[in-house]
Amino acid sequence: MTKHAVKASPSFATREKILDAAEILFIERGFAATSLRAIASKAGVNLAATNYHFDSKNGLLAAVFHRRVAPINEQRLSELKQLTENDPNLTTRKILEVFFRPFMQSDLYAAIPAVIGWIYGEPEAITKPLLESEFSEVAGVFHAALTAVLPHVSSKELQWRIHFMLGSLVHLLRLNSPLGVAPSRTSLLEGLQQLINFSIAGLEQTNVGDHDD
Amino acid sequence: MTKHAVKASPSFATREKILDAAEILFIERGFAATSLRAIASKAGVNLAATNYHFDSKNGLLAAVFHRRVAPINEQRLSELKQLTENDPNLTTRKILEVFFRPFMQSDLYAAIPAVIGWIYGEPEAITKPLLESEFSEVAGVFHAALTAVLPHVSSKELQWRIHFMLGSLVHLLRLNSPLGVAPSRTSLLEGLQQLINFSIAGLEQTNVGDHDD
DNA sequence: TGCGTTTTAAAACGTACGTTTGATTTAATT
DNA sequence: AATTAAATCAAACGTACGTTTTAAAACGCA
Repeated sequence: MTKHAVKASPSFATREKILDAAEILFIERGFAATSLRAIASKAGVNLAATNYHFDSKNGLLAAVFHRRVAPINEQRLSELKQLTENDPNLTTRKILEVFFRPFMQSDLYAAIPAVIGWIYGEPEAITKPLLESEFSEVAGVFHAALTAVLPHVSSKELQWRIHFMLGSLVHLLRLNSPLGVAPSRTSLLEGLQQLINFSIAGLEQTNVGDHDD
Repeated sequence: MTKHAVKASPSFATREKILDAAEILFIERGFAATSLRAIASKAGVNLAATNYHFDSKNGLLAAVFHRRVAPINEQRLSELKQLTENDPNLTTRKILEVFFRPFMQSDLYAAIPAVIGWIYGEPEAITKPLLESEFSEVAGVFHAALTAVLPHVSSKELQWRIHFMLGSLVHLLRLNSPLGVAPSRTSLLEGLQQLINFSIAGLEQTNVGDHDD
């Protein structure tokens, strides 16, 4: 397969090197504890290049996050659309598999799990605008899809259950987060399978008669 | 009820004021982004008092965390011991209720949810030793108790499910975390009830026949 | 080749940080 | 009341931070 020679702007390589270095250090140390000097040093570029390409440290943060999150959300939206349009009998499992699939294909997006896990650890003042702008659309669409397959669950109840599912996901991604230290790919895949089963049980809650004493 | 007049050491009030201020600021801004100057200022004490009483910023971190976590773990251990010794037919629900009870009584320990939620957001390099020293005993005891009521679930499977339950808990606590901005107590209680049901379903997974297509 | 723009580079800007010092005040003990 | 220890204080330590400045180099295009 002959790749189109990407007509890289001369600065493209520098931009990417900064993003790669920043991503790793943010995950390892957190945003506030990571200096632009450490990033520039790890990237092998001049310190001033960080502000030249991203305006500020916060601009770099947004770029690091967006680079990883945008493609997985596009994939999720397109796959879910195809599913709801073509599959006559949806299930909770099918919807969840679409939602979690980007994390299972992370040979394509190797750093995604770590980035997602990391950003959820940062203080609200930093994450709130980012999470809102990146995830609000996906959140709405998947909530609607799950409502369709769980019509007997109230909207409020469903919100709680989705909230717990997301918490489990973030916890799983954080467990596998140390990027430079080889995130165990197999344990992530195993965890995602476990998480799907755990989440289906929690979302549907077909248990009965547990409340005896 | 006549309180015994606590013969407070002269520095006791200062220590507590520092812990209170640090706790709030750590939760709001994170550890790295919070300066000792901001803490001293909010506490109304001299800057040098922070290092005098806690040796270093890391020492203060450990003290903030330990102050909240130690009593809830003592309570959990003692209640679980009483339960396993006296109740002939344990259930998953009873065990989880003991585990989550400290968060439901947080009129006693008002800041606990926010502190737990906050610490799980910090980078591993900071949290790892703290979590290990504070939680390892409780983790082992509750894992054993759940093994007893779920004998058909393998130890590895159970570890995953407990992991997801803890992730859901942390996510819930973080949702309610902004301490100074009045954490909604009722929504926390409601969330904990939802979490118990979600976790029971996930731990037991009595669902069947979901895997059709 | 030459010109205008984009990108890199070195150095310094002012500010804020965690920590330490040494003197002073407060409390407890004799 | 005298002596010792504990606690507070103002001030400064050296270091590291995000950002800006100014100039040189690399590039795209005529």
